[in-house]
Amino acid sequence: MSNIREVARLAGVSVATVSRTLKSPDCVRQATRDKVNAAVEQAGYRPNLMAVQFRSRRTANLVILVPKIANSFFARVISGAQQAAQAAGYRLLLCDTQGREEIEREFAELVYAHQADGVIQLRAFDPFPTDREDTPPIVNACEVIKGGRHLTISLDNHAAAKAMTEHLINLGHRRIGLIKGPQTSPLTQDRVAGYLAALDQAGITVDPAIICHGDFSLRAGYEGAATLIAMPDRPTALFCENDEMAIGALKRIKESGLCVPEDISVVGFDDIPLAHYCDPPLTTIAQPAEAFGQTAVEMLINLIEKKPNPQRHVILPFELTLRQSAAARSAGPKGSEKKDCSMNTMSASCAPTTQRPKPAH
Amino acid sequence: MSNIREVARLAGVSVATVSRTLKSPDCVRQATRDKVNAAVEQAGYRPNLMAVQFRSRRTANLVILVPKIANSFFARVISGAQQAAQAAGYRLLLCDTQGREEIEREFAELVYAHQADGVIQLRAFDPFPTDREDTPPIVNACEVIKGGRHLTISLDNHAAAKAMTEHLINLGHRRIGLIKGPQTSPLTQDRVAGYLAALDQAGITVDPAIICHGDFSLRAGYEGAATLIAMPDRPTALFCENDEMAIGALKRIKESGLCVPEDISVVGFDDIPLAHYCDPPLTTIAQPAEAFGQTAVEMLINLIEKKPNPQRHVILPFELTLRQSAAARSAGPKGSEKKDCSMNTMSASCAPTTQRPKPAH
DNA sequence: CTGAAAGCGCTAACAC
DNA sequence: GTGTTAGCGCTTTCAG
Repeated sequence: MSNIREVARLAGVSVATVSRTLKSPDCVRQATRDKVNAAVEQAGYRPNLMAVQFRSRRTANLVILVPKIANSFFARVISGAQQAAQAAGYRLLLCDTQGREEIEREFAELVYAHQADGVIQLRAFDPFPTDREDTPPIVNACEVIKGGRHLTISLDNHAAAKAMTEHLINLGHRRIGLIKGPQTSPLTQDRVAGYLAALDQAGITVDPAIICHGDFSLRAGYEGAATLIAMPDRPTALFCENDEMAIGALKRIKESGLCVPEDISVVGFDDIPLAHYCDPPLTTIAQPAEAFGQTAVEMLINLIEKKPNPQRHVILPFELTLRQSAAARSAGPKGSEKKDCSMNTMSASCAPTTQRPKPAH
Repeated sequence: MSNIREVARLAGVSVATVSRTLKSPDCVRQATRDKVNAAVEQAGYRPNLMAVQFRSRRTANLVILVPKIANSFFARVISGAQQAAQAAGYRLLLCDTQGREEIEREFAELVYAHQADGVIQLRAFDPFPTDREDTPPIVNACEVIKGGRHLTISLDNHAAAKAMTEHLINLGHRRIGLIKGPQTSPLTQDRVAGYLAALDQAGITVDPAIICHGDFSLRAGYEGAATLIAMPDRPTALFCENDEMAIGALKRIKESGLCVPEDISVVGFDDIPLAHYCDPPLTTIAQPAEAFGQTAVEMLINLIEKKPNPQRHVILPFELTLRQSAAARSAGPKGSEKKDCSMNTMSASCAPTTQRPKPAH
């Protein structure tokens, strides 16, 4: 591999001139530049980035810690992050952490090892020692640490869950089941709180029996629904804290011979592409997934390059996206006599009805 | 940030000894090692990876080029790759290329720039100049270049599509629609060829009118199905070249009031997690997605470290996974009179029936 | 076993 | 504008 000295020799100039031609061409005379560029071409020269980075103490790498890349929401976040990084001349070091702290710490430490300039963490865990005052550049997006010290990009999960629950209440539901996300996640906690707040506001007594644990997996939704519909006094609506669980629940409910939304309404959270296409199409909360990634990258780069960030805590907007899986509580008896619900999807439209309940703040 | 000299001073040894203690401890006396380790601790020393890599001309980074990370199949591949990379002490530089060649080239060139040791390409495009004999370490997985010069990990897409088509033929179908993937993809071409081969073998004349273009998106399946079911002599079965399109097709078919599989069987390819959970559960071809990523990383590392690879072209096994979306062609008239199909899913089982049609070769 | 010393390829003062 | 030169932090001969 040719190096800068080789090019300098070929061009009949010094290595400094070659370096300058590449980094700050304005400081070099046109004629010299041409000579250098010709030599670069001739030698097939490519700057050794390891050397450049080593010397200039800047890697242009960003570590991104994602709990589970196979999750379609996170896949969209990463896609947005990658686009923004590329646009700004940065690269993404991806780590699928499975939510394991030791792996998160290990990758975050690449910053200490001068292998990356900053970290994006998509989970509510601080991978840096909390006893030290200053940390390397880090941005916390999606699931954010409560009262954390880092920049954050998040959704108002409380407001979103409250809006969704209110929507169900407005449809006449009073017995609304909930399938939660992982217990320890602040995101889950906020959504639960929003759900409770809406019930409370409507004067509905909370029944802990219809609140199930889940983990955002299809299976958890399936199993949560199994429990709920087996109850003698089963809920007339079911709020799943993400779309995967809602889809799992749909399957279980249909297997039992009940109809959605006639017998039971089901709603989700995230608006994954499939929410459109499942049967019936899912009423859910749309999140700007790509914008999480994009904003996180932009804020992190500002941090790294010591440019100001307009706000330390960005809240992205959500949209209550109304489709066919939630409907007004049926007036009739809610017994389980079989009826023909096969035409549920006849009215399905490809264009979702959306409404934005509140602006971002 | 402390450096090796600082540690050497603290330990009262030379920098060489510190370096050796870290890299090849066997060459250092125990007592000296202890001194050094204590000094490392005391100084909070972390080797500057930029310097290490610069000096030793090895980055432990692998570039992975993925056409679309939001695709759940690729997300699983990456997940497998990440695990394998981590286990081997390598890191993954992720690039979502959107299938754009200039971006693929740009990232692949990070190898020339000593920013990565090798490349994994998940698309049938050679990002390196083809006129040069030797290329940097690269492995081509999932969608592989025909007669390419690189190591490959692939599925026998021809055999898989043939097996699936034969399955439909065995169920009594003779008019089998096809929704293809992107025209230019070899993967699509192989699957089409497998489909044609099965029809030919069964003595069924191919009707080009029931072969639709698609692009692996939900929407393409939806639209392809719309075209096919509008035909006066519509197919009794529909083979979609991936699961997303099959799910899109399911939606359109159900909207039209037809039942799956009673009126029309629908099958997919990939076995994404949702294939289990859609309605009806999808008969499909299971691919070992994580194994693609894992194998690609392992072979690439062998290439980089100049260890032998047992085979240059690895073929991973597929499984025909039978669920409820495909059934024997109904004997009755295939008119479109409405009937109750709402109980389709009653018989759905969570445990798929799988069969392996042939061993990997 | 350990130390001295020569760079890896590049950038950035500092001279000219 | 351009050249000279001193390192960045580390590994790795080569001596001892």
